[in-house]
Amino acid sequence: MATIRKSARSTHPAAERPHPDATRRSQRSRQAIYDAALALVGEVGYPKTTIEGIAARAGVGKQTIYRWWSSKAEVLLEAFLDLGEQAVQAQGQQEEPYAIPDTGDIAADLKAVLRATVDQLYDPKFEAPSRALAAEGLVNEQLGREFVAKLLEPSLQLHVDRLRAAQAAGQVRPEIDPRIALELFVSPLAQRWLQHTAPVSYAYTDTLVDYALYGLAPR
Amino acid sequence: MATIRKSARSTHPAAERPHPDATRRSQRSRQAIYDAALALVGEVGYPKTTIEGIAARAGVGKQTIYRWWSSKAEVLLEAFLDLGEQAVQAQGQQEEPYAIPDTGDIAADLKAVLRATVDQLYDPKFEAPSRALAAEGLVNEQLGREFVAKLLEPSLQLHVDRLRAAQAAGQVRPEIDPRIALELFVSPLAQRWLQHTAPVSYAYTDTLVDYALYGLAPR
Amino acid sequence: MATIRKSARSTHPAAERPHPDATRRSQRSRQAIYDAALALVGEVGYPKTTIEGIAARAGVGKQTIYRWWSSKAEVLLEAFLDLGEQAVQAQGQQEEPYAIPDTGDIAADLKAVLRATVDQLYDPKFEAPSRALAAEGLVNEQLGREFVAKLLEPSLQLHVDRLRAAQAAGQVRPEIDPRIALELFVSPLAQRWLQHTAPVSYAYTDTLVDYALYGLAPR
Amino acid sequence: MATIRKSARSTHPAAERPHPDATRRSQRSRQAIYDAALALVGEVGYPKTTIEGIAARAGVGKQTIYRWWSSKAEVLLEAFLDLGEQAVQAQGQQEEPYAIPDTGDIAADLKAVLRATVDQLYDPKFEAPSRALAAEGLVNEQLGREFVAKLLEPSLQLHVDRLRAAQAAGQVRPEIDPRIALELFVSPLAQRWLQHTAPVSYAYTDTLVDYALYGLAPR
DNA sequence: TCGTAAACGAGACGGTACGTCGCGTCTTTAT
DNA sequence: ATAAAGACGCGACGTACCGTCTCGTTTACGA
Repeated sequence: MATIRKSARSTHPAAERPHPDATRRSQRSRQAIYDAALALVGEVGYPKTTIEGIAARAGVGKQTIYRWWSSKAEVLLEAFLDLGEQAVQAQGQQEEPYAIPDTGDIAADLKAVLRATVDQLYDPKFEAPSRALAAEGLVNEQLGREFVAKLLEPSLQLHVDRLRAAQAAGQVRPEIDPRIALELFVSPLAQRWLQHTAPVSYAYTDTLVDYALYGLAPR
Repeated sequence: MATIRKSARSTHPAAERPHPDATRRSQRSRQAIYDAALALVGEVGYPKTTIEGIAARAGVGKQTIYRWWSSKAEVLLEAFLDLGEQAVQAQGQQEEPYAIPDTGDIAADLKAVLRATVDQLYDPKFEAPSRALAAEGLVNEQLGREFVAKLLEPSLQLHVDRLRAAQAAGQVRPEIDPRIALELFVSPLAQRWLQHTAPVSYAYTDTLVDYALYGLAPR
Repeated sequence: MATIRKSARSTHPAAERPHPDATRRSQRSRQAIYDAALALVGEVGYPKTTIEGIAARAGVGKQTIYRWWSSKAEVLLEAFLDLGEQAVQAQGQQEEPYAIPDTGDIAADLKAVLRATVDQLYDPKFEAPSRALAAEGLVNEQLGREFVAKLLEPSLQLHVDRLRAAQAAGQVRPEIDPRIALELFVSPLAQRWLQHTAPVSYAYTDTLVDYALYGLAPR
Repeated sequence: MATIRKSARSTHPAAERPHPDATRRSQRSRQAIYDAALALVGEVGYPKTTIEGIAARAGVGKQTIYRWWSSKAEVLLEAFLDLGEQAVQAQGQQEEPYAIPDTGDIAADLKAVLRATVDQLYDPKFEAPSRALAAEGLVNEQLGREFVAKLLEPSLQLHVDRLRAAQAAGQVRPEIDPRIALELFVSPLAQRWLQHTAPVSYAYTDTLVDYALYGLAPR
């Protein structure tokens, strides 16, 4: 089940890019490529990570990479997604893999989630590849959209869900659009982290939640 | 006069990087390099813009580029800054080149500024180089900080100023930190534009201002 | 019958290279490979003829080629030999397929044979593969010996035979070694053709025969 | 003088192939490439000699080879020609570098020259590159003609000269065409060596001269 | 006013990586 | 068991740029 669903998910449907026969694909090579890509990005950085280097480290021919991916960014994106899937599988098979806790106190819940997000953003395993992918996405719109759809939006959707619950509980005004609302606290954090515009601390994220919930104008 | 002042301003002080005699520098070449860099980024995109290409297009030896800059990102950053300066000079010699209008209505003023920002973000002359520089900055921290300091912060400071004025006028709570507050509406816009996470419209930016000022929680 | 004899003849005995069961070999594939190899050498030249290309054109798996031959030169050599056999079979079933005519006039007979040889050398069907095989043979001694033994020597032997007959008829000195003698007119032609050292004409080959028979020194 | 003439000779005139500025060419790299090419052909054989290998062994970028030559065959041809020139220069600056001796006895002189030729053909330094170039020339007509014009014909011309002297001395019939006549003894030797059609010995080349001078027919 | 030292254009050079092609091996599915 | 199909590890191809390094040639300064 889980296995089947996974292989169905992570194997590219033939429609996406014209692939050779995916059923004969070497899973050993694929995993080795993922590992090598993530390791190299972590060790030498994205710009110095080369397809040739990935192939060499994975013990794989270059053509095996070019056969299944169209750029090193695509490789890294899939490797990173795979990493996430494996992390999920490793920590148990809960039905709802990720969700924002709902203690009834929207402010507290959001602050907790943002603090966890900060931790993740500065986790070395996570930081190098996600910065690299984000950077590539800025300039390569196709990849950018893939990055957003596969990595960013699923996580943002959790915020939407929690905000809707808060609306139902009367803690957020009903006319508020949750998809926009979440950006009030998520985007500032994202920008500080991505662009180093200013330091990030728990105090900062807590403040963001407060400002967003209660606004800037006198009440 | 203008020429002299300009060259004094935008030439790096000798301390920053060990330069040859800057007084003998060819302004013709410098300008040709700026023009070529901006043109190429616009025409073929940042990744396909090469130093060799810039040199060829500018009719300049490669060494002339390597003598004065350390990477194509540095070239583009200076070229882009220079473009801004020239735009400023072209539109007149006002003392305070940029400032957010203060009509007394903070909401209206912010909405107007954000709408203007949207227009600028999607101006083709502006978009390609600034995306490219932003992308490079994500992965290259040194350049990222330069990008933020020279391009982003000056513009954010204007928001800080306007918010302080609003605080003085009692339209924004006094305990609010303006440097954080501005991110409530600026960062969401920046993220949507940079990462294509969602479309950007005047309605959207107006909404951002409203949410930010009055918060999400019932009043 | 014919088929069986043929396959027995042109299939390598198991001792030469360790073959799989030759009795189960697909004659369809074999012929398709021969046709493809000859066609490709004629169309794109020997260096651009590849095993992959032959397999694709023959509608055959690469392994089917590697199973039965050890190099593209071997394939071509066999294909070329097969072509010769088919030509022989096509033009009738005489017992002695080739022999130099013996009209009693050794000079006339040799001139006639050399003219026929010239025609064959510049026959497009013949030229491309035999040049290619000769070239490969220069550098690959094993193949060179095979080429000589299977293609060149049988034809030279006919000259030996005819020269011996001329010796019996008193038209050639008895102490002459026919195997060396034939080279006086065959090798110059071969070299002009192979190495483009000079043009080849009937007048030229006639002259060769005259010079060879009567020598350079005054009589 | 000698130096000037040499550099004028071995630098390609701009007409031959569209070269970059030949005056700025690195003679160090050129010589290193020649040395590497000849060494590799001798050590691993022509087919396993690669441009990449030559570049690596010469301590040179691949582009430096591609800038000045169009194929490994061209490199080897020039290297081989250069080797010859250096050999000539090394053994003294005689005006007439090569000529067939003229003792008055044409048979003896030709036998001596052919014996020397045999020695040269089986000299390891000479054999590998010249076989390789000959082989390439069979299949690549352009290179073949270059090979013939630059290496073969000059040497054949010496035979023409000696035969003309013999004609003047009445040792060769006046109506004989020396350019054809020389092939009677040169081509058979060439073919035996190139194609391994039969072994080569001094006795064999002596016989060739005798047969060629006095013919096959009874006198 | 004229050297003269710099910056300059041009581009050759040693390299690295690119993306492609073909090799020879191996595995899978079908006949 | 042979065959078609083709994925795989591998190595070389020929190209594009990198950043460094000469080369003359301007060019602007200070003697």
